[in-house]
This record gives sequence, C-alpha cells and structure tokens, in this order.
Amino acid sequence: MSVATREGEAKPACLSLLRPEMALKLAHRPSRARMRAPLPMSTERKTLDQRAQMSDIERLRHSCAHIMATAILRLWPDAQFAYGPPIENGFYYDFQMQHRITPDDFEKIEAEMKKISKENQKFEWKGISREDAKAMAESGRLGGLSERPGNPSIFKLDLIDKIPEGEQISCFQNGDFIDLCAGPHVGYSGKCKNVKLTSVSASFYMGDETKASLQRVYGTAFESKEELEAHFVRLEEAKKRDHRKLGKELKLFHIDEDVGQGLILWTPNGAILRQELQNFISEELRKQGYSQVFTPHIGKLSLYKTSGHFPYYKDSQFAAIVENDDLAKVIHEGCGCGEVMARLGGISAKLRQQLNDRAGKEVVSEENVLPDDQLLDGFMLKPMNCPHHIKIFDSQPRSYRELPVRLAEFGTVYRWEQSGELNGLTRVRGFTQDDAHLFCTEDQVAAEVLGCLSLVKIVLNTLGMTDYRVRVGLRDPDSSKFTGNPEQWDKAEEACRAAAATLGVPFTEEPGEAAFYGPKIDFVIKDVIGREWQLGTVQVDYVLPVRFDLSYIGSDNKSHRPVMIHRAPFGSMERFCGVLIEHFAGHFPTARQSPLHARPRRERSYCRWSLCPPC
RNA sequence: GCUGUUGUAGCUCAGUGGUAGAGCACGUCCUUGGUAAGGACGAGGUCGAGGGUUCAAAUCCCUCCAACAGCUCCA
Repeated sequence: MSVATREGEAKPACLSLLRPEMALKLAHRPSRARMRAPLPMSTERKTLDQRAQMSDIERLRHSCAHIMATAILRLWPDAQFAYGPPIENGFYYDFQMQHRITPDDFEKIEAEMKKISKENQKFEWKGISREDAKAMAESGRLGGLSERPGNPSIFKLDLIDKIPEGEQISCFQNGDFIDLCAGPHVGYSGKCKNVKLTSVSASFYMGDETKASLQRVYGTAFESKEELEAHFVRLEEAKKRDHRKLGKELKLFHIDEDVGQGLILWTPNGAILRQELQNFISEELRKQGYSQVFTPHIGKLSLYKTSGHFPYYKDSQFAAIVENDDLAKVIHEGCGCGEVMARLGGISAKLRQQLNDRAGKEVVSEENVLPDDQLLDGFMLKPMNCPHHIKIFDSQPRSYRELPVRLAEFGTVYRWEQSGELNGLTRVRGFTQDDAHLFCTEDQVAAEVLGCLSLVKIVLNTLGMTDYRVRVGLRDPDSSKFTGNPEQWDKAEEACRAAAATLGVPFTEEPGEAAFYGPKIDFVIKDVIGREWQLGTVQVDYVLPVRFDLSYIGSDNKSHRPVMIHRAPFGSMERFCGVLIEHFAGHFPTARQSPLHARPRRERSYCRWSLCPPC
C-alpha cells in the first residue's frame, strides 16, 4: 500500500500513519531562521580581495565588533584584543583581560556602545608600514585607546607576523580606538545602533587548545531596529521547537542523572515515534533485499584489536570491561593501574603477524606486542556494529552467487563523547544506528552505493526533510592516514562521486574527509537553529575485509576479497528523532488510527498534544 | 575536557540570613450534554549533593554532580 506524495513518489506503507495532507503541509513549511551559528574560525587567512567582498551587513557587524572593543577598553583599559570577525547574524571579539565578563556586564558595555554610536565616530583607514605596525603594537597602541606602556598588543604582534610579506598592512581608527584591521568598515559609528550582546564564552587563540584562553563576547546587529527585533522573535520561535523542550512536554524521552549523561530513556510516546520509523525503514530494507540480524552489545577486545578500532579510538570509547577472575588475578599479582591498562591494550605476536601479513605491510608495530601470558583480555561496549556483522559474513564460506550480502541491524553502540558536547538526542553516548553492512564484489560497489543513496533519499523525501546537503569525503593524497591501494581508492571515489551526482542535490567534494578505510558520502541536515547534523552516511571500505581476511569464491573458483559498504540512512535513531522533532515542531504526521490519538478522556492531557500540540 | 551561566513541587518560575511560595498539572467532592468548563477542599519539597561560616543558610563560602551557551573534539 502506498500513498502519493507531492513529489509523485510512492510513499512506503510503513508510514501509513502519515496523513497525506499533513505531510504536504509540513513539507512546505518554510525552514525557520537560523540562530547564530558561529562560523568555524578559518585557519587560512582571508585575502584582501576576499575581504573587500564583505557584504554590507557583514561590514556593519565587523564595525560593531570594533565599537564593542572600544566600549570594553573604556571600561577595562588593560584588555588585549585578538580577533573580531562578523559571523552569521552578528559578530564576536576575542580578548584577554583581568576582569571576567559576565552577562551582568552587558548592560554597561551596551550603554557605552550606544554612546560611541551617538558620537558618530568616523572609521578611518590608514596604510602603515610593517615597522610602524610593530612599533604601535609594542607600545600597546594597536587594539587600544592610547599607548599602554608595559602592556604590548601581544595578539596583534602575532597577527602582524602572519601577514605575508608585500601585503599592505593597515589599521582602522574610530575615535581613540586604533585596531590592526584590513577592513572594510561602515563610514560612521552612527550606523551601528541596532546591536545587542548575546553571550560570553571562552575560546582559544586561533582556535588552538594549546594557545591562550580568551574571553569571547558575542553580539548581534542589524541594519534596522525592526530586523533586530525580528531576529529575537525568530530565536524565540526556534526555542519553541527545541527537541529537548518538546521531548519533555510531549513526554518523548527522558535523560536521568542516575542512569547517566547522554543515555536516552525512551518513554512510551517516544517509543511510538521511534518504532514507526524503524518499521518504515525495515520495510524499505526488506524491499531492497537486506537480511535482518541481531548482535550483542559487547564484544571482546581482541575483536576490536583486529578491526583496528582499539586502541586507536580508545579515547572515544567506554573503558574495557574486565572479567572478575581476571581482575582478581591481576590484583593478586599486584598490578598497578597503568600496567593493567597496558596489558589490556597489548596485542599478541600472532595477531600482529596475521594483520601485517594480510595488509602486506606493517600496520601494527612491534611496540604494541606483549607476551601471551601478559595479555589481559576483556570486553568492550561496542562502539560500532561492523566487527559483529563481519563475523556473521565470515561464519560460512561465501560464493559470488550470494553477493551482495546485506546485513542490517538496529544496532546500539556506545561512544564516549566529551561531556560538553552532549546535547539532548542529537549527541549522546549510547545510540542505535539503523546500521547495515554490505559485502559485495568490486564490480558491485557502484550499484550498491547508488542503492544506499536512493534509500537515504526516500527516507528524507518521505519525511519532507529537504534542507540537506551531500558531502563526498575523499582522501587527502598527502596524508598517511589513509590505507589501501590508490587504484581502489580512485575507483571507489569515482563511484561515490557518480552516485552523488545522480541525487539531484548539490554536493561538495571534500578532500581529507574520507574515513581512513575508504571514501564516504554524508547527508548533512540543518536543524532549526542552523546547526548542521550529519545523519545518513554511506562509506566504502577496503580495509576491514583485509584485516579480517574476508573472502568469497568467484566464478573462477578462486578466492577473492569482498568490498564492504557501511551505511546508515538515519545515522542514529536518537539523532534522527531529535532532528525530526524540531523539523515537525512536535506536529508529527499521524492518522486517525494512530495510538497517539485514541485516548480515553481520563488521559486528556496526554492526547491533547497529538491533537493540538503546543505551538 | 575548557570558559561562563543555571539548578526551589510533575512543569514554568518567584523567593538577598529568621516558620518554603504562585500559576498550571495531580487527588477527592460538587456543578455542568461535551474536548484546555466553573467551584470547594486536599496532597505534593532532606530548595542538585557534600562540606564550611553563623544563634540561624534555599540565600554567604568551598568541592563535587548535572543542564544550558560557546570553545575544542567527533569512526
């Protein structure tokens, strides 16, 4: 059974709960305004030409950054400024000073900024020689209101050194404030009156963790008061769609401190949502000839040593689980913690030999080898499903007639994410991938990649999620990170490129973004506040079949190496549901027969949201 | 992990050193031919955890934990 969509494509029966008129309406919902999404600090300098192309609003915001710096200096003259670019919806300036800015200071700074705007200071460009620039920085004059003996402009000095020889060095002056700056700026500070400071945070100089820690104040600025107000209205609207807020209101999921950070408890309502999606994808998988499998949540360390995930990715995995008797033994032997860790991380000489032989070169160095009686094995919460699926493929001899073998599982994996990076459903420590691994011949790669992509496209189109882009991750030829032989890479990259081109959506090729084992295609979806989330992914892999010594018998009755394709159209159920909640703003497409609807009066508060969710 | 902010009832929040509060939600009863109806009464809190200062701490100080924003990272 299928229903028509506006694209005229058949809609899978498993989304039978989708009311066509609702789907249509939702698909046309305009994407909400983007909240401040800081542009990643580019490690490459912009050329003067690129700078000259700054749009009017970027000019205004950049000037606002200078005005904010001026205001901060009037209040705290010791401040040392680093970097103050315009960003989407606003600007920031990074600086270092004794006083720690808190949001309570914003009012003071804004008041000072307003004064500066009223003073209508002229922004004046001055070309200066490298020597003069350095002298001004030494005296503390650059990024200051006056000379500041004993307080040289340290960051400006560094920035001057980064300006290539022969390039014009310039500064801009407004009032007493002189800053090293290539511009461009607005003519007068009077233009910068619709400004509001939004947040303060820490940053690192040049985005480098090892460099100085700076304070960063963010602000937003627009040409008119109306636009500024509209911006804050949009932010409010975006907040209402936040999946964490809706998740609580609609009782979709719960995160409990006692269970742990980043570990999702799916409550009955959320389980309905997730189950519908799983049914939907299961149906598509069945159509495309996948086989469903189930595998356990843990596996032995040696499995991940063979795959190469341990200890290479050790920092982003949960620690090993050591069996009681083994633990008692090492305690009895008086092992220190460091020694236990080393014994867990070691690899046997035999396994090292096997891996190196299979790869035809040294992929595991001798320093990781420990004598067998020193090795301590344990288990690990699985950080990915591939090794388990590989073992299923390898559990019996395979003929080319069976290929491609497509093994699918809603596989739950666990990864150790930094605490500051956790975010509702979109960044978690335990999540379920709609994972599958395809084992195919070299010649089947292109067709299989194409099949995977069409699956992702069906999923996204069915749900009306059209604000996405496609990223083809290619290898960086200069990097040693990428293993495998160049011809295979070329072939796989070409297959990915060609497959992406058939999608009919813009895609970018990004050298250096490939996984170490092969090229990949990612679907990146923008959420309601402009953050991009990588959801679906398709990756070609030539490495794991080698490490696990996989083979099949070809028509020539000889053994051949299969190619693996990893793919997950949703990415993870958690992240996808998070993005989906915001996409639909909680107005999930449901039909009359949906369990979300038929609720007795007693549970009025419960059914309310499915009929008339909070707007 | 780093910087900052926040943490009080199921939810949203008020409460600046002196007996723990409001609205909504919840329970019982009454009213009411109807989809967030009205009324009466009621229940619900070691004020994130632990320590300290004080005659006295939700409130001041310290240490943790967690959430949020940003940075950094992300197979």
